[in-house]
Amino acid sequence: MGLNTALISIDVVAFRMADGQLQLLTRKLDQLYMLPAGRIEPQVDDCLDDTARRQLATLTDQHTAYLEQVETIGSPDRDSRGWSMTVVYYALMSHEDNPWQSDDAEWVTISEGEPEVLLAYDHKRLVVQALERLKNKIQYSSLPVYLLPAEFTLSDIQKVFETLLERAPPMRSIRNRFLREDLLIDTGKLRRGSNRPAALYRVREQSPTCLFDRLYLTTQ
Amino acid sequence: MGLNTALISIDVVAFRMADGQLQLLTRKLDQLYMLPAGRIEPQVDDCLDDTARRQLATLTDQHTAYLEQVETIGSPDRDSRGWSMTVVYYALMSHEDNPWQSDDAEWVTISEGEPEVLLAYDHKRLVVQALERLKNKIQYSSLPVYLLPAEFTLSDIQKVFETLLERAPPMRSIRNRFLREDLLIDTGKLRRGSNRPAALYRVREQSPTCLFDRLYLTTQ
DNA sequence: AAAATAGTGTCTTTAAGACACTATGTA
DNA sequence: TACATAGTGTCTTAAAGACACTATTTT
Repeated sequence: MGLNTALISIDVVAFRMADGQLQLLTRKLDQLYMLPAGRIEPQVDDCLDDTARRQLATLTDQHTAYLEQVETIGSPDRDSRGWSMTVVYYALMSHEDNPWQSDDAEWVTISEGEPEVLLAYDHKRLVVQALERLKNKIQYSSLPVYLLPAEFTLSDIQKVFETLLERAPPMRSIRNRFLREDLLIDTGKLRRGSNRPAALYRVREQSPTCLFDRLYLTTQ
Repeated sequence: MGLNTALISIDVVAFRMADGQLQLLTRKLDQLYMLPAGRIEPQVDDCLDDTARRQLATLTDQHTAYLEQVETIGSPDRDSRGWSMTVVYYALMSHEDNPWQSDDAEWVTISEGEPEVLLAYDHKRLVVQALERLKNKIQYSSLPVYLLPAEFTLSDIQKVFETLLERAPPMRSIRNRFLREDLLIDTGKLRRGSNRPAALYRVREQSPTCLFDRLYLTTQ
């Protein structure tokens, strides 16, 4: 006797930042945009995280810097075939230049809290829920760094806040918080522009996601 | 086509405080202690919360003051019949004197973070996970009040911390935090003992769970 | 009066916020 | 030199923590 997974799916809301915009990974099939989603494969998956990562892997081989379960929802109305349930995940990755991507993969911009295209099924709702969690959690954790490339400046962290919340804590506060713990390593390199160069940092290897003991007030 | 729920269960970790101890609601069958758990009933349940509440209702008619999903786990090893998954909830209720209780319902004391009896299956692990979440969340929310009776004193809140974390924030801090927002109402009544009477408060009707913007430091 | 717990006053500490200031690059 | 952005110094603010003090009851 096995698990009938017909009406259980694992849906993944994968975010990245590109050109100061928040984007969402979708699969586009016949003009229909949907989240990467699928069923548990008992032969392959050892846990639900595995299933989630497998969904992402069908669309891109980009590294998922952070993966977290949001919530499991179930109801009689989600699917016309009857009661169905979904385990919703969100994933954070950085914008890489030339990762492999499936032909039907498409990054959709999120503006003002909503994806710019119509999503199939109740996927918009799942995105909104995941985004809610993300917007909340960046305010007391090191999550912002998982939306950035391997090397980044402290202003990049500030930009993550601006993009997601429309306002950011002052640089003073970001610097104090992120440089206090030894969470980041100064690479010694600089990013140059038409101004004073900025120090490039990277996350210390194997440093776990850091949880701070306060929220920023300026972003409330 | 319906949902085969054979290997999906909803498990509930229900906590209460009794005599300064944290207790866990179990079902005892043939000397075996287990969590209230069961399957989705598509005809009856409109969402997973409904399923969770239904599990509790089979054991007691006590009011569940707070219910929250912890995590959904799945793996090939949990059940000898194959891949199975569980949506884990935790519930908070107050210790009432004479609620209806099923014959097989039994409240088990949790000491030093573990239930005092052996639990069936992987239920001990689920309890530990739920407790982890609870211990964390009381430090930045109004959750402690949901483990207390309808009317309680501010020292009762402190006792919740002591019971769950072995240390508590100073009364000064608890008073400042819980009385700042208008979360509590002074009932005007007093609890008398062999000492100065303490003011009894109750939670303002329909006041949502309150999230504060800092953690206590003394409980870290 | 003694014991016990409730509750206040007030100073310290910590980390965030405001904001002016300096630093270092490019055009 | 003007500009733009990076980064610092330092004072203020908000809420927690420490701790001594007062308050109110029972025995």
